[in-house]
Amino acid sequence: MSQHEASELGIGEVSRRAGLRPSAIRYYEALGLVMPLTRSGGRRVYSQDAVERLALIAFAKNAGFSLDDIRRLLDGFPEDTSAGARWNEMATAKLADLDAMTRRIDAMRDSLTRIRGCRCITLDQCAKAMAKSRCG
Amino acid sequence: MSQHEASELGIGEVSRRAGLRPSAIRYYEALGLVMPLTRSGGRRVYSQDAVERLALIAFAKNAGFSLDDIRRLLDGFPEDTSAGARWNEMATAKLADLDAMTRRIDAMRDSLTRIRGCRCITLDQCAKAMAKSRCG
DNA sequence: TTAGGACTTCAAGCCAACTTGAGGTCAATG
DNA sequence: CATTGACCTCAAGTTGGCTTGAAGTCCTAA
Repeated sequence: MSQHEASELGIGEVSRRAGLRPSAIRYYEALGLVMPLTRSGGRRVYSQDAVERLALIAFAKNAGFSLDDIRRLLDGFPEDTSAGARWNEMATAKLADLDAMTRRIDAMRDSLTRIRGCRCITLDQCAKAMAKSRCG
Repeated sequence: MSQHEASELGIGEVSRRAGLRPSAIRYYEALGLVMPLTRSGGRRVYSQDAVERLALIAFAKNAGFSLDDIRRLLDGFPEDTSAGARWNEMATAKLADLDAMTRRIDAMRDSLTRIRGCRCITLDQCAKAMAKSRCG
């Protein structure tokens, strides 16, 4: 319906193909993550590349990167740095973060497993025990 | 210096004992999590119980509960529900949440481990591959 | 007497990642 | 010619857990 040449897409078409709301795409643009090819009468005109860039962003988000991380991935390296090297560095750092999260979650799991067997009648009893750092 | 009877504490003393800022204690009060015993000339007066209640809150936060969860722990059960039963129910639910988080983190780890070995020269190549849901 | 310190209230700010809403433009269509 | 629909911008709202700041009260010590 809308696009005449399949290679020039409006934000609506891009949003459909990428599975995002137009507002999200504009937001990413404000952060410098995706830029339209040009503007026509004020409207953003994209190429297929934008859809691919958005797929990259989706992948990265899904892998645990923040939008700020993604900005660094795209713009935070010397221009001649290969994609592979960028991913390697960023992913290695993120994996360390995940390990920390896992340790945090394991600690929570321990606390929860212990407290699940609590025999206190009142929470005040419980609280008193915690203040002396027993119980839990 | 400040408190005459050791059993009546000002917010400053409570904050020191609990390791929290007074503003956090006021915030918890606004949420209904800790109440002062009374007020004296507008000032909050607490008993030692408040310090213990704050230790309970700290424990629960540390175990992964939100302040809203903690409110439910304190007020969201029939009055005659034992502390043990409350913890059991809440902790069981939270453990399920943690399992979900762990699965999420494991999925991220997989993505990161795969992408770490990426051989693409440019991110655009990479993006193209992702759009076809290969690579990664 | 005055300065200090501890306390009070209430509103607003911070972070992330968007969404929502108001108000406006523009082209195609009936 | 008027309406629809897709788009535009910019400001403000959302959630959670607080912190910060302004402006005021009150007591005590020098």
